Amino acid sequence: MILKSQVEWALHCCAILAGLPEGRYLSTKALAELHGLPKEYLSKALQSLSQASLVETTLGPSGGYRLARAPSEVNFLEIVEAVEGKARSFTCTNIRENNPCRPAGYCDSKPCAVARIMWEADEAWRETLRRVRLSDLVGTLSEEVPPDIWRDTFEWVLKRAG
Amino acid sequence: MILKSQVEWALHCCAILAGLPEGRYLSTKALAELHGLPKEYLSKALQSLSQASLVETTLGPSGGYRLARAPSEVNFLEIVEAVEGKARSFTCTNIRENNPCRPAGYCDSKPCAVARIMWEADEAWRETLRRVRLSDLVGTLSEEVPPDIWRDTFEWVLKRAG
DNA sequence: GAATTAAGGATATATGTTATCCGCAAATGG
DNA sequence: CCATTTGCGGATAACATATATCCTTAATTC
Repeated sequence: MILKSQVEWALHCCAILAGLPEGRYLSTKALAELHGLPKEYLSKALQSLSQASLVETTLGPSGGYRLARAPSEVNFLEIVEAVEGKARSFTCTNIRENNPCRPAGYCDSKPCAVARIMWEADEAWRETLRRVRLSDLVGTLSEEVPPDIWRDTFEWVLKRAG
Repeated sequence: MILKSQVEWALHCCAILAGLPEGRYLSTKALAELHGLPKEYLSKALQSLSQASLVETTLGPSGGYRLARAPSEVNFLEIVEAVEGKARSFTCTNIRENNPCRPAGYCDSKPCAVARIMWEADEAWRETLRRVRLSDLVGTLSEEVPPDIWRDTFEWVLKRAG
């Protein structure tokens, strides 16, 4: 059970977009170069963010992506689910129905007890991600990334932002 | 990010083994029939439980599996990790290192901030599973499964338990 | 009008899951 | 001792998904 690498990419890209000045866009090309990622494939992850309305796009030179909302209004789960999908990690195939001792046509009143527990854990995972805002990540990064690297990176970004 | 179906199988099998009288064993064949699962492949899940020392085995006719510990001493996470592995669902590939603005050879003091958040969610998932004991599942099942089905099932099981 | 961009379809490759089959060694019961 | 049954592990195949690339189209900029 491993998350797509696009999840990691999307989160890092959102962190960069969060630092972009109002009204400016950053292209797939720039985001791919900055993170050392395959441009064409990263594009798929960004398209997922676009379909989830987390980012806005514009075409042409100086076009690209920007956040659709303030970083404090975007949480981790939204980004993760945009790329990974909203399906639960545990899928119940109702194998209890195969029990030869069950009367034919018997109908369960509740979902399987095993599934309920697994889904509870899944929800705990989601709730943790829901509680973390994109602005929290940016705050942590601005504290931990050495100031000169932080500055150079955004100079680099601004040079490429339309 | 979807768990192996073997996780579901292992949990249901452990629930059955938990109801087995002291000192008796239940074979792969019986567990596969009871749940309507492919015997050969279910065997792999049971082997995982065996390697994790969650179950004990014995060979020959009337052989099979039994729990290595009391159901109250086994939690969900142990079973899940036995078949799914202990690897975290999020793998950090450290794409921040590809940042062209980083000085060559610069070394990070902490793991990536993105990874730390994703790992925190992963831990919340694990902690939820860690808190649920196998005996809790059996308790829920004994309340929810209709008494006649419950009784018939364990009669069926005992007829096949060595 | 030329260049650049996002979007999406088609396709190829790699990896992982699901599933089956086989041989081996251990245990059972006759 | 012998036939049967069992768990175990290796080998292999079928299938699904993730990863990656290429191409066309339409919109936008300069």
